[in-house]
Amino acid sequence: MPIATLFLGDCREELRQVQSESVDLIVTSPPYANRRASSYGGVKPDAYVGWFLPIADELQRVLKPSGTFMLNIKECAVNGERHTYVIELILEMRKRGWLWTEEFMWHKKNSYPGKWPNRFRDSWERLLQFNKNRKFKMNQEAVMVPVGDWYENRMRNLSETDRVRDESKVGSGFGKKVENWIGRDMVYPTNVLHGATECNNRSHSAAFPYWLPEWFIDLFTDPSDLVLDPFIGSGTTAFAAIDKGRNVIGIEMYEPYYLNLKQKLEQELRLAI
Amino acid sequence: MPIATLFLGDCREELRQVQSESVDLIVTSPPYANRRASSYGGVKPDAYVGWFLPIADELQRVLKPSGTFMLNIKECAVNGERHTYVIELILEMRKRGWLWTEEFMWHKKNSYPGKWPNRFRDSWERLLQFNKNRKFKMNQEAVMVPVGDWYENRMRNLSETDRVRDESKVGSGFGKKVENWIGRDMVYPTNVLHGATECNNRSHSAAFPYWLPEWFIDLFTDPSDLVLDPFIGSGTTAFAAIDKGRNVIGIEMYEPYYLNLKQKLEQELRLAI
DNA sequence: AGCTCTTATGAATCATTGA
DNA sequence: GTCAATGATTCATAAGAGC
Repeated sequence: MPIATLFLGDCREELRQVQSESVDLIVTSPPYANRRASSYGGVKPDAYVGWFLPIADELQRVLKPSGTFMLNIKECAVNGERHTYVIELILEMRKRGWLWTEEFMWHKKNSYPGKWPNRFRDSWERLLQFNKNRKFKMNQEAVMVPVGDWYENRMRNLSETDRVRDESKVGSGFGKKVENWIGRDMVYPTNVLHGATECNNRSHSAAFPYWLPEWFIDLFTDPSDLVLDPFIGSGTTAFAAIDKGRNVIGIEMYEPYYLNLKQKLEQELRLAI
Repeated sequence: MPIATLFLGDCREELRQVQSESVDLIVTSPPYANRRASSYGGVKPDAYVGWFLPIADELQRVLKPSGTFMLNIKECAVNGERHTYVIELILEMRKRGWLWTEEFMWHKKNSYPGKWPNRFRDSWERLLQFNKNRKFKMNQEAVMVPVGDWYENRMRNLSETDRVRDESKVGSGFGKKVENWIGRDMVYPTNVLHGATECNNRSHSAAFPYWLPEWFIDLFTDPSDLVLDPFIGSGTTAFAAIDKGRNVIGIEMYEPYYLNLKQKLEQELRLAI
């Protein structure tokens, strides 16, 4: 039976109650700069790095050495330019010991239309992966995807060159051995995730679709592991974690969100008994 | 009749022959760190920013105030981490007066295969947009796309809140009136581009797929404008520019590429007379 | 002409071995 | 030790051949 723990308060404070090196996966979508002013006070772009770094430090303390921190973030446009707080944050976090392992891209296919004279609709967000060590827990098999349509045609008739390693002819150093693919119906994904944004949530503004934390929970944790979201909001991360049999800690400073989520969690966990 | 000008040599030198504020669009894909060692020497990741900045300075000189610089680039993985030279380059270029207007995303559907313990296949690249001024030439109508799945699915079920202007309930200030889009069959694109990489070029490893410079030429130039690619390589940018009735300047330091492109350009321009 | 099938190959990364 | 070269891993696309 998964355990869900909820804290009401600013995660800069509440994180102190979380034990050091106890968390397997942190996955969160913090308030973006200038957004959600009514509930989070609207961090100014120029102040964003200074605001986030103390939180990043605490997250580093509570994360297991084998753990992963997935940060969903995107810079806003300010005065006709993309702001630099996200890339500055990456550099600062590296100075403080984080490893910037990877940047996944989330392609939001149903972003709302809009028209500006100098830019198009912003249809992607960053999913920054940070780690404490070069070795970390990663269950790649848990997120495999069906092989593409090309496979069936490709495998129907294997040529002779397919059965041996076929070295590239132009010196790229790349070869293939198609025979390895026989019988395979699932392949590994790429670092581009696509899916729609959540667009039916009236009580919380954050567009963190369920499949997104779910995917990283599958990838970076085992059952009974501990997942943390310091900006839990409407609780998407919590429900994904519980559904997957993981324990979860959520922190929320905006009381209406906190109370709403607390009630829904109690209901879900009671029903599951 | 479009004019194509080719220079053989290092663009740090050859760019001096290009007149100040004469170029409407720079679109290029410089050699990535540690890549193309045989033809370009393989710039080391730690030396990349220092190598590129003098080039960026010259590009700033030759670009018109209304012009745009599109830089296709992606960081490599070094020692288990994404290297930071690209984001450092953005910060340094801003210090030197460039505006970082936008970051388009190129989703490469047929990325290199491979399997590693700590990451998936890298399937996207950055397309960084830099400008000299907040006002720049942009022909948004030239790149409109037919409505796709988003339109189909979104329009099928128009909710009541879609029919009236739905002032955001979370203070984001973003309202929407989806009904305005009914009946249109062309919409503006997003900042995510997708398409395959070239994978059939035998004489030299292909840089851009043709549609990529073509798209930015449509978007950021008018007929008879001047397009510059300081790393012209196999000449994709040149052919796209010529086909679109734009003039083009290309620089190439690797003589086999230069000679090959020169011959093909002469052929094409002669045939077109 | 238009379809199906065959084939080459593309900005890759990590572990290991050798200098 | 540091650094460089070598080997192993494996999708999806589009040109071209075949029918």
